[in-house]
Amino acid sequence: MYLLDYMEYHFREIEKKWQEYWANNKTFAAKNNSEKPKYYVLDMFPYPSGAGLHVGHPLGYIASDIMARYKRHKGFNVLHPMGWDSFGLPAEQYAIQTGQHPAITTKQNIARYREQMDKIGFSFDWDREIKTSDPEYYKWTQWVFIQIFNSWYNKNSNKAEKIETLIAEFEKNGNEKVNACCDEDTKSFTAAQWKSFSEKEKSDTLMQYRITYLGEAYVNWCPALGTVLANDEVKDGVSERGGHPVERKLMKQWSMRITAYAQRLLDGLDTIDWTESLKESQRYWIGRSEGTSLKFLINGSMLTIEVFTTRPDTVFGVSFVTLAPEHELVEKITSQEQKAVVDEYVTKAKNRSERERQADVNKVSGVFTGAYVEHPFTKKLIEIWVGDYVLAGYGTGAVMAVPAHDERDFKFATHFGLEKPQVITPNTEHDFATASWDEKEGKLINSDFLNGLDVKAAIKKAIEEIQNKNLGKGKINFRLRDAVFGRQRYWGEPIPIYYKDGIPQAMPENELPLILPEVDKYLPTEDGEPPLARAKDWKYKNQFDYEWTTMPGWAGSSWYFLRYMDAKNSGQLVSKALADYWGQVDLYIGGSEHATGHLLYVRFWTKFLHDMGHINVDEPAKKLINQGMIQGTSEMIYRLIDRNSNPSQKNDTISFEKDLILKTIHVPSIIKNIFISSEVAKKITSCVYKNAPIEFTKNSELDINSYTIWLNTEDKDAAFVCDGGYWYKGIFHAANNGGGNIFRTSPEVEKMSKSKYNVVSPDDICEKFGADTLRLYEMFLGPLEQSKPWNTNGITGVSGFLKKLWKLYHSPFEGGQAAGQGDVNMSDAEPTKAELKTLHKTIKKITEDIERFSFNTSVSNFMICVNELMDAKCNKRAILEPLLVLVSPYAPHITEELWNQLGHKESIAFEKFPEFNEAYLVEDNFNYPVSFNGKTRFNIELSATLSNAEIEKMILEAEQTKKFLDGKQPKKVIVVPKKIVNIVV
RNA sequence: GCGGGUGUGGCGUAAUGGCAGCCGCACCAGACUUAGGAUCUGGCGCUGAAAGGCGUGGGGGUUCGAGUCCCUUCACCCGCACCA
Repeated sequence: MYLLDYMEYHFREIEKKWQEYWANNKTFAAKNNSEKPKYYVLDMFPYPSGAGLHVGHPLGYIASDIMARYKRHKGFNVLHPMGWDSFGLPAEQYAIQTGQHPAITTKQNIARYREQMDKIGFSFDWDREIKTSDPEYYKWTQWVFIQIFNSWYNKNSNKAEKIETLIAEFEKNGNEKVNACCDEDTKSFTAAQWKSFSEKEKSDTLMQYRITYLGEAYVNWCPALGTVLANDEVKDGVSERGGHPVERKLMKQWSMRITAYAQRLLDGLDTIDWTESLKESQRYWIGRSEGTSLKFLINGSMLTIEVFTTRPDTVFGVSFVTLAPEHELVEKITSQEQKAVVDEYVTKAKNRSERERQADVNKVSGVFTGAYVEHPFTKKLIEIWVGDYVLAGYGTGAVMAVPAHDERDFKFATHFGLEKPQVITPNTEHDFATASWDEKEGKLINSDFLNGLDVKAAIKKAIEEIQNKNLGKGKINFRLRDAVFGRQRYWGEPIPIYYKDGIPQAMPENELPLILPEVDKYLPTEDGEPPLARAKDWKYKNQFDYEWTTMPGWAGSSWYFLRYMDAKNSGQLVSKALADYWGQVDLYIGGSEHATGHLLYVRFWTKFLHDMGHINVDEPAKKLINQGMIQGTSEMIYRLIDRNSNPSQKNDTISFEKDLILKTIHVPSIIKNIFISSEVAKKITSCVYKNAPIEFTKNSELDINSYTIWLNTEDKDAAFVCDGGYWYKGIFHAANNGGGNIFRTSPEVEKMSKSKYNVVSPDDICEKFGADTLRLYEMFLGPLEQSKPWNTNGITGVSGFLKKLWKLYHSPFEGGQAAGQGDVNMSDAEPTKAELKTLHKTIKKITEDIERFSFNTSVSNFMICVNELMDAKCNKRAILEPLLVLVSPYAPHITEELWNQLGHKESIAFEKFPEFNEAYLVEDNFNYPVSFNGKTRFNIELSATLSNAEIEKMILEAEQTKKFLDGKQPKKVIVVPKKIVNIVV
């Protein structure tokens, strides 16, 4: 036993040793000055939750770490940092419940995450660690806010500019010539008027132009959380975190004019290598549509209703106009007779929660206002309706309804019996009685000057006419809304604004950070003000109230990739030199759930900072990969609901059919709680199931004893029915008609979560198999992007591979001798041709695999390589040293140890990655598969140097060929050198 | 409904248009062992005694040759959803 000890692979000691070595030597600290080319690989910012990491979290981190380590071997100066998105709702909710300051729980959670990450052996540069809740960090988040506050978007230069340039223009020319992204209701004024404005008026006017502004907007208000939420934080009408109902509410809020960047956010997508689905999500979210505005004069009034339409070609098919319930004209135009119904409808529609509204998408509702507009071309009178299918926030909040050519208008018209004039003849059969024709194809009819044109030409012509007659103009609309930025919460960055005479003022930059004050409770005040209103004596210069809302979770993460470049700079967000050196993130890895939140905001802020000249790049990440989600495998346990309610389970028995035989198990009726093994439960109707903790099951077999101990008191007195009897208090009572005593649970794939008792922690895997095994195994599970359930069934294969790798270096193969320390056994002899071929084949594959992020196939290739070298009893240093470098990005601990044992003093981390040499793969012969009509029949070994004609000749002369030709003449012979020969008969 | 993706052994998966199923798990047989959740050897798509036949969700096409390309259809997963 002792003699064999050198063969043992003691991963616990090895991993601890090298993790300490890397930390003590700062092995992975990125250099800010380097001759080497740079490579920046970043993981999406984790939020340190109280639950700790589960095995799904490291998947992306392992992939990015492999990339980081690989690039170091390839001679790059690698930036691979990690930090914490540490402001956020969960810590605050916990604080509200327990009174514990969120800073304390956050600190504990970060420590736990850090500890877990350290065990996996990531090559992060921890000197650059950042936390968004750290004043040293959020000072710069506040600084960016002030930059955005002090900017306006100039459509002429198509970028953000300093607000001073706008003020100068106002002083010179008023706003007549200003072409800016600003509020819709901005009034025009002259230079003289501007100069006569009061402070307040000037502030209010500028507010309509600032890129972050205080404005009234419909927001997603979540009463349960007591805060507003961004659109991407609302899913199916409820809050993404916690699932609380959300309603629309008009509130004064700090917002970000992200809509100014809509077109650039759209265009930028074509310049970055992100997944198509992610780009599509963003394109859809931005939602660009080209169309025209069109004014309808309200009959008997000077007012007009402006609509936005992408189908001006259908203007002669308009049969009514619909306003959103929130539309400001509704109140003004409603007739006396209709007032009561309209008021009722509007009130009801406004009060409906987002969820109700979404649930009723297919229910048609609306009311007639009693008012009419004139058709702009025919002058015919058209009814004005109110309908909640028209959204207040999109376009103008009003539509011209063309029931024959718009599905939604069709439904509305059908429901209320309104006319559906057809103006397009489709190019295929279509029944206008049952559905609208929405396709942009066909010929125009009944449309005056548009008659005979096809749709595309008609759209063009209609816009021309509308513009000629001054009825409206061509316009591009975006679905993207400005992002609400203020949160009525405590645990976030304070917004660096104070109010002087009701006028919001940005704090001077040199007074930042504005520290988050202490409060007595993390709840709103009695008056409904945000928690920060509770802070005692918290006033700017002791006299001016600060802004009481805080920034949303996405503020800190919208620019963090820049801070890692220069994490300790106290004078600047990032120095220009370092921002230029590190540039873009080369590889960004994270979950697809950030598609329309973080990933849109970070692009927005990056473009803004670029406009202001702080950085040179205008997209944060060149390449982005979404790692798949690792789901959990839950184990469900069945329980009999009420044994007396089911006729078949009476008289102390449980009966079910198995293999066509009715089986009966007697369980005394004194036992009330009965669990049923899954295969039995499936044959009984009266069962419910719940999650059993997975640690009590193995291959879906339940450890009844451990589970019983874990159960609460009442359930401890339970019977566990198997198909051959039942367990009760540790004793098995066999039924007399055979069957087994194994109690099974039923596996089910679902999200990994504490409440489902299916969480697997990486710590457990590291403890049992080691970090290198965890790393390899997570990669081995399948392609990185694919979602998959966690399942440890295959882990022994990977752990066996590492043992075998270890053994390869320690086996006393012939010709070897002790080398370096440990018991490695090496030979300096020339490697054989076969050994070199194995090595170079592997170099080629691994290089290709990493370059295309195919980490799962690498693991297979390592296995093949080690199997071959083991069979060859290879102990050549010239083979085994490069092999370690190949494996080291994947399994860094074992390779460091072996590298060290081979006598090297330095870490393996910066060893040159082996170069592939084609020469070693060249073979003298090739074993040609010979196929007939595409079907392989036999193989024949031929010299690799033969010409196609020679190959064809030799194949046709071969004995087997004659057999398969069976006397027939070959029509054609296809020879693909070193691939295949195909004979067509 | 729209958008994106995935369908290959018992399972996870692999295959620049060129011998489908590499590698691993599970399983079967054997060796070494007091023992095996250790290690090693061999087998393992389905069917068939064998020769062979059949096989990448279904149907069609391009090609000497298709898991791979094209069309069509079905199923499942993810995202979005009254955006005029």
